[in-house]
Amino acid sequence: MLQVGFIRQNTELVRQRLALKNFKQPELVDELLRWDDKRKEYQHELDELQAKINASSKEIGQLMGKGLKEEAEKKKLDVAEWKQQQTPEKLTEAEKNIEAILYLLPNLPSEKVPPGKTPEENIVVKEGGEKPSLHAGAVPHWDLAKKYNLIDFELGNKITGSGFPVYINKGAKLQRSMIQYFLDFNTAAGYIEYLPPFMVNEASAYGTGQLPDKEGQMYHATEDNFYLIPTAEVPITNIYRDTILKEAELPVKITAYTPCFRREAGSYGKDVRGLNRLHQFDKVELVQLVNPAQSYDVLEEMVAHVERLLQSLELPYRILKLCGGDMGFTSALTYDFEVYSTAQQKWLEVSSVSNFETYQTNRMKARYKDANGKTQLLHSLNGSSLALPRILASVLENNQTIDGILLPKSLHSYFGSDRVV
RNA sequence: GGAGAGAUGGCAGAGCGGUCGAAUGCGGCGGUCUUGAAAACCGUUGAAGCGCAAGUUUCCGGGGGUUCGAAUCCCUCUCUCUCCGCCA
Repeated sequence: MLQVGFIRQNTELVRQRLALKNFKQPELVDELLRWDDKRKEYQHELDELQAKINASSKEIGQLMGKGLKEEAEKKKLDVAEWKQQQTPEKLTEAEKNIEAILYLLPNLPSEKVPPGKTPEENIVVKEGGEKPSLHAGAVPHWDLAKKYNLIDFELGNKITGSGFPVYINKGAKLQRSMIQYFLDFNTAAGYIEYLPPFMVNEASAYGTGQLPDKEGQMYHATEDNFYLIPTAEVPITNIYRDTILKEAELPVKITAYTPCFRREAGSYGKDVRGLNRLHQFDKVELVQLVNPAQSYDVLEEMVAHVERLLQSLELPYRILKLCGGDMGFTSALTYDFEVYSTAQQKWLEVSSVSNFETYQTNRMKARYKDANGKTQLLHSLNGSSLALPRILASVLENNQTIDGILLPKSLHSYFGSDRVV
């Protein structure tokens, strides 16, 4: 979350940036500062009172030690009176209100973020790869999946519900092959592989910003108060919650494969066909924790990394820089990657790479000691490399032939063949 | 799931309800010594809020309570360990 001190010193800037993100409650900024003023005032009052009480308590102890019981009793009366004056409730109220507002304020978009409110206003930064020209009668992946028995959506409906596909035979193997390939690709670039828990506690969900903003979007195991992770970002970024790193330990680079679970409440009907939108899907994620001075260079580096991975899959892709209104709550700058699904004739988002600056690390208290020995917040970044279902969909669709499905070279050795079927 | 033990500073580990933000050891940092290193010795070494500063407040797993005063007593939650049961 944002830091009150920063908001106080850069109030106008904060207002402008929130507007760029299409934030609807700008009055919260003033409200926050008012509560912070009160907080300081109450804190000061309480400190002084408490100092008096502490001093007297010490004296009482000494008087008792000398056997001066009556004087001690007198002091006790003083203390009792001061305690009446204490109003810690007011301080607690101010602190609670400050926290509540901070949770409502999204991250500020960086100065590089283009203005805009809708996805149409995102900027296409780059296009690459070639859209294949498919044979007449080319079909979407859900038809291919059925024809070659790669994925069974109906079976998933039976076992669990819609949005939980069952991968079968070559379909299952291709999924596994790609996970393996993506992880190898990432570790070759210096990322350390982790296999984290797929459920997290409340503190972790708050740490990366899923709570309270996306409460209804996660599956919640209420008995134990655990959440199924919507992305590996949550468990692996939280590895460094409440941690102070040495500067020499930076940058921290982590990659992890996990399934991801999303309720996708409210998104029924549209774009949910086949693998386009699921409640459970596989993803390989990248996370970096870095020195703030380098975070935007690192962001570009991560974008380049994901781009190379897409290129190696020989898919037509484009890179978007998201406008203020389309960015996530916690992000300061986001690039989205989309691949072109030729059979569906539309772009599918397969990766999102973001710099969160200190928004997550402030919540998580993920810090480092700088050259002067001062403790500072790190910058956190993450990106998908990659989300599996839509990659699988476009690999199937873009490589279909009349009598089978071919594979890009990079997957041959992983899959053990140059074609799916 | 049942029974018991525990949670203290980077780690280990003390701590009669008052002078404890906390002994001691290790580790870290600085220094003396040394050609250099090791050893030895000396010093230093948690976090956060307010304040120009002096200073002051808070933090001994989380929350609540008793008390003039709590790391120390009580309640509660969470977690860890040991034994038993169950089990991949």
